[in-house]
Amino acid sequence: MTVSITDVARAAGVSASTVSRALRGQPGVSDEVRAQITAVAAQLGYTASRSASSLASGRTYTIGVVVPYIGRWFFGTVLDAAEKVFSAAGYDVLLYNLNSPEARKRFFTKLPVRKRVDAVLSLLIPDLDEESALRSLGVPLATTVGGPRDGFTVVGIDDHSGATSAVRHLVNLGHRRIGMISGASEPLHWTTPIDRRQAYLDVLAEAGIAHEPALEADGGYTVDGGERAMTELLAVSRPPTAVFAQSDEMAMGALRALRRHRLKVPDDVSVVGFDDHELAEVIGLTTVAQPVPEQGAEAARLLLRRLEEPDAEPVGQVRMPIRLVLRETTAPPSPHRSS
Amino acid sequence: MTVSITDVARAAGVSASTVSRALRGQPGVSDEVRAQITAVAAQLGYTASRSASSLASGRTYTIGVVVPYIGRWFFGTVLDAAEKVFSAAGYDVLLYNLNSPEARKRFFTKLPVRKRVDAVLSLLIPDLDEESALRSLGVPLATTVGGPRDGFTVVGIDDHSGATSAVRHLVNLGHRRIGMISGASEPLHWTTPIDRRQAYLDVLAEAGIAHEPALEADGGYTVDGGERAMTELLAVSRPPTAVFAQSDEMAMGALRALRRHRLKVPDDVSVVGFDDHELAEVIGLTTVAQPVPEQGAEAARLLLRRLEEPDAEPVGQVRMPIRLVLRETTAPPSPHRSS
DNA sequence: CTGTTAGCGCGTTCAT
DNA sequence: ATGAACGCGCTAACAG
Repeated sequence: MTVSITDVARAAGVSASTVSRALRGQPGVSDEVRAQITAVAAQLGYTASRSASSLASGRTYTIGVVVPYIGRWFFGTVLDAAEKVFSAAGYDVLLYNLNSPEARKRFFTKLPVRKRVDAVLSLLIPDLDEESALRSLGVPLATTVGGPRDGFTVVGIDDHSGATSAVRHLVNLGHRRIGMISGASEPLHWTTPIDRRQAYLDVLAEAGIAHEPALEADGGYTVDGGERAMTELLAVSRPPTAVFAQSDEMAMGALRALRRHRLKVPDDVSVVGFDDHELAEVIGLTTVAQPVPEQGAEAARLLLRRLEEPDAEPVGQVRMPIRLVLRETTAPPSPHRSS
Repeated sequence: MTVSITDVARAAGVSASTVSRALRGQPGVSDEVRAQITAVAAQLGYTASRSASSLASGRTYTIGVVVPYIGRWFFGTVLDAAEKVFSAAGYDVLLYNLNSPEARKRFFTKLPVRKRVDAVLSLLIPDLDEESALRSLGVPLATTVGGPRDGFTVVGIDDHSGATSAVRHLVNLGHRRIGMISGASEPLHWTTPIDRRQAYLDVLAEAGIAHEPALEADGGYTVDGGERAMTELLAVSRPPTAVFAQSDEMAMGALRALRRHRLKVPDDVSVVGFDDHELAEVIGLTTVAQPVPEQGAEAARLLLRRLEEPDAEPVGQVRMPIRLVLRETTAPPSPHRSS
């Protein structure tokens, strides 16, 4: 039925070991024999069984990638870029989509990647237990978000400085009542929302603006959540004239809420997002751009390097550049609304 | 180092086969022995090596999923839903992201899934050669787009009727000059753009409107392409008063082009999309909604059923319902512009 | 109900 | 440069 290495060996008139060596480009095979074997293998449509070869060699040539939710643009884009790097290097990708607490728990207790992968790239932030579960795999690890963590190569951005530039932009335009839509509800070990919030607080303080807790609302990193959060912010006694959303998706939700309230953007309310989502430009959203595919690609490359050069000192953390992109959702506050 | 089945067997004072049987829930093991083995295995942190077990059993408990481009919302969403079904059933997902001609070619010539998966779900439309390459794997196959194909379970929508409702909507509003932004440039075996275009032609004919080739433009299924296509359509001598975009992403590009031309939507030009993209509602885009995650989940379920009941007659094709969602980008043509 | 015996298909010695 | 023998960790068939 399926053609095995001995079939090729027989057809080529050599031994199985020679076929193995020839096909993997190892030395110790004469050029003519190698060419012959390659031809026979191609003709028979032979592919080595990954199961058998990894059982024999210990190498799986497979990378486990853990994602919190593929459907979200950010993760899809990172994954896309990372997969490209892995597959170009001859590695397969085993995908684990942990978008529910059950899926997440099942993954970390059963650890189906054990003995199945050469390395793990996690796009979700593991908590302390999950972190040590991953470490117990004994393979190189990488993450694309959050702060530095033991044993992991972390590729990310400087959230604080990104958020700083967003909020400062609003301050510079003359806004004094600046709201924030955050996404802090989730795991505690995720520093991103914390850093971005801290930047918000820091810029307000630096501008001499008193912080009002009522101007903060949680949008849970979704469009719908952003809409709800904006609605909340519009319900306070003196609503903000500008809003910093910690993600573009929440910013888009905010825009929808504003439209429903018949408020003009940016005339009545300015909005800044974070990410530079693929559709941010379509909408004309001012935002903080981060290099999303680049982060995935870089994390993948660093992981592969750790596999290829096990003895080299692993890279602990990489910070990618961010930049503010000015578009059409921010403007100075209109005179009759500013304080 | 890593704990194997014999370690567990020794620690539990039984043979390896008993451990194997006990852990896989097979009959022929007394309850007490099974409980004992389970406990020992848990304590040792034992997980069976997938490589070894699939080599021995022939089953891999892995599904290969082929995607043209994960970053695109549609595919990300389908994949998300499918993965959920697979992992809940105890299957792992091997992901192949074929977003470049080279990646695609490499995949279909080397077929890295050979002997590695129990089934394949392809979200891209294979051409005839690719189709037979997949069939040569000898495993159940499924697709989530396109027409029926031999040996594949196809889960999709009725593209013709979806597009019909979109174009008819424009006709009913009173439009006579209706443009189309298509995405036909890619593989020939993909029936979606063909069906949607045919519907466009049919509705025009049925309404007694002459077809003008100049009112069709290619948007390549991307936002940028949609923008270029719309720009082309605006450059013809008598531009359309309404446009049917074959995907929401192209419709969004069209909206951007219209805004750059200072044209009002829907006052000057109406736009209908196709898909009901996550952000379509944010933008207020009128569109044809298709059940995206449902298609992925259903395809996954049908594939698993074929694995579990190999003798049952496989389902050939499933058509999911579509519906027109009216929002804010369509309206009757304004008097001074309509013909 | 349990243990023994054989492979699954390859990579890897060690000879030659 | 090539082949023979062994083992990776597990499951399956056969005994008992």
